Amino acid sequence: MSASSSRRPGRPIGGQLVIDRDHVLDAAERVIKRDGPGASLETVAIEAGVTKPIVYDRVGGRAELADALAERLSDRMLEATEGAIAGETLNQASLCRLVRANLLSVAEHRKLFLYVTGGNTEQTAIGRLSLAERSTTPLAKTLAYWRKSQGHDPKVADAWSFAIVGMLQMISVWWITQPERAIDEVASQISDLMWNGLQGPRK
Amino acid sequence: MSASSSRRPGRPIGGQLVIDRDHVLDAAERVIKRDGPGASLETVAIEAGVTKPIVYDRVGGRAELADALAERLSDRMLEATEGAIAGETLNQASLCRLVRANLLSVAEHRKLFLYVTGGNTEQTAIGRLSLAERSTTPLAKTLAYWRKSQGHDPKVADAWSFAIVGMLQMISVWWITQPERAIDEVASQISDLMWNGLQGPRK
DNA sequence: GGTGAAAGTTACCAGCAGTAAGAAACTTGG
DNA sequence: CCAAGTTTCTTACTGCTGGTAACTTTCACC
Repeated sequence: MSASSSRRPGRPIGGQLVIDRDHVLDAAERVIKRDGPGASLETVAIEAGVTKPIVYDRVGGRAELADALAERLSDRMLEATEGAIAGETLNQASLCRLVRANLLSVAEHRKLFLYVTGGNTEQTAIGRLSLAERSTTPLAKTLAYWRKSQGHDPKVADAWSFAIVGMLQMISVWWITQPERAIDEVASQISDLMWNGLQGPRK
Repeated sequence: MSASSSRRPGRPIGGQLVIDRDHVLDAAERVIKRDGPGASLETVAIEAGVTKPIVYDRVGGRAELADALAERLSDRMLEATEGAIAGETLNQASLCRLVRANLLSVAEHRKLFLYVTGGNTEQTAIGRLSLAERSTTPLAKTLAYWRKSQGHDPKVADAWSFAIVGMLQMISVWWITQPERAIDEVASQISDLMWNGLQGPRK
């Protein structure tokens, strides 16, 4: 699949080769899926059939790569989890399906998830937050709306959405290292905790 | 503070220099506090007044260093948070103080926290989990006991404690990047979510 | 056809984790 | 008292990675 060093230097011969940003990101995902997190940019470049400077031109350095992959992953996970509740109104059962879908999604993209949430050197915090934010922003909106509709203060939505995303992330990385743990049990337990928490105080 | 390259090779002249494991770890903390996460082992060695192989002899490689620092940090944070509730019975107010103490503790050890939770290359997941586990293990015990005393199923304790730790970690890293956010408000909101979640379903 | 922009690759640098080999002091056996 | 071995450290290296400068080839336009 990966072009060896057959290509000569200089501009390629027929127009431009269509190795755009998305091709590089696809290659990066394949490499991470194969080699695990800690995959090098060099390897990504080889897998994409180009050389390192192209990767830098298309997506940027390691931090930007992680950010771009985070965007893709969070989009995919949002889609999966939204499909799980399927427009249904928020209740405990749908919440449980959401948590379950989240766990399955993480398991499916296991190494990519670890690459994205894990360490890119230096400003890991920014990276992790930027991934989280892509999930929290819509979640916060939903939460605020829902809280208002229940006659509660919607101001908690920001903090709560980060808390929920953090909870899900930690549970995910915990669960994927505990293969014997039944997914339905974990999903049910976590959705219990979340649902009761979201409900607010028993009057 | 850091010994320059004045020391000659070979065994030092009066017995052995007392640069034990704890001295190296202390130096590592100083370096991380100064240079941020991503501090190199070389720098740690210089700060400790020794050279790299000594660091490898005393604490091991980068993963082991992160692990050792995680142990120290989690011990310190446990102490701080336990001091916040001070043996009082678990209720919403004490829970709020606990969250608040957690936030303050993270802010105090800001960069060390980022170093420990953030990226050491490769097996970040293991590292993060091992830090989390040092918090979840006692927490799970407390939770199980508390649930039983309330007549509920204590089986949820494992999953819930990981969820809570994940929630706290994410909220912490979010909060320390949002300096304008009032700590008391965040702590109150999060403890609300947690407390109501822990309480279980309104009958 | 010549000139500049476009699109690549090669070749390099600096920094880091981790390790092998060597040097000085202390210890022990004869 | 001295030689061999042990301890304790430094120097010097390897291999790899992120990132960049410089060079090479083709295209497009006048």
